[in-house]
Amino acid sequence: MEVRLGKTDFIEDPAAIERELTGSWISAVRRHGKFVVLDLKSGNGANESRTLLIHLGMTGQIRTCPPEEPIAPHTHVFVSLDDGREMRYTDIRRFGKIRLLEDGGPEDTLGKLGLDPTEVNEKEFVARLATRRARVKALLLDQRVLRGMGNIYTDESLWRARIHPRRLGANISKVELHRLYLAIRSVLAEAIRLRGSSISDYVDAEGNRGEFQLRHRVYQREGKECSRCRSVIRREIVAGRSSYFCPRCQPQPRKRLT
DNA sequence: CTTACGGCCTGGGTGC
DNA sequence: TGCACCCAGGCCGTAA
Repeated sequence: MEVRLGKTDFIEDPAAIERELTGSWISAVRRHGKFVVLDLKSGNGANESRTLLIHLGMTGQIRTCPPEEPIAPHTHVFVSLDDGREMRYTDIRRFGKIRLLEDGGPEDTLGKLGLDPTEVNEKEFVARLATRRARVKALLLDQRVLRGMGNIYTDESLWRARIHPRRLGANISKVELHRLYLAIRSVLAEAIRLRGSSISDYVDAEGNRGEFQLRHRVYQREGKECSRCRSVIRREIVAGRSSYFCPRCQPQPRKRLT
């Protein structure tokens, strides 16, 4: 691989990226929570393990294309691959992050993350929430509790499970937690199958838009009817985030905490 | 320790 | 035409 960089203020150590990627191979591409993980193998046969972490933030895109393809605005990383294609990182807002982990270095970024919601079993899931007095919305967004959930899938899951985002973890019944567990798994499975939610400009590595936004029941649907009960969808700030919910399907917790 | 909250980063969209 | 403002996700500092 060969690397060219544009703006680098979202890259932890740009010099290290240039140095370590050049001449290396990508031996695997994985996902860990919201991180795209590229496992690197050096071309000279040395055996040190280096890993490239890419967080797309809100507007980050990783694409591969022929090198002669016109360069989209806000493209800041160009990697020439040995098969002739070019891998490009584009990020309008630069809320994304790129970081190189060297050889067993401090693995704090990934090590602090919670369980993968697509793999966690119900018992572990319940244990993670039922002992907490924070709002369920904050807990689901907390990457140390579960890794990978963002605002969209949190709201959609809470709607499916009929749980108000302001409920406290410890106040949610086992029956409700069971519903939430199933809701999260079904929402994520469906969203992955439909290649994600293209609200503004999200695309996958081939440039395809996702289609899960067509299935959103609450997210960005303030003022529209709930498809289950016809009440009007509301938006409130919960845990510092816009939160969309149905006030009838997802009843307010008794205690008012504003 | 846990929880809540405000501020910061950036730039497209919106509304005046 | 210009411009102030909002908002997004993650993270950090601070306070209770």
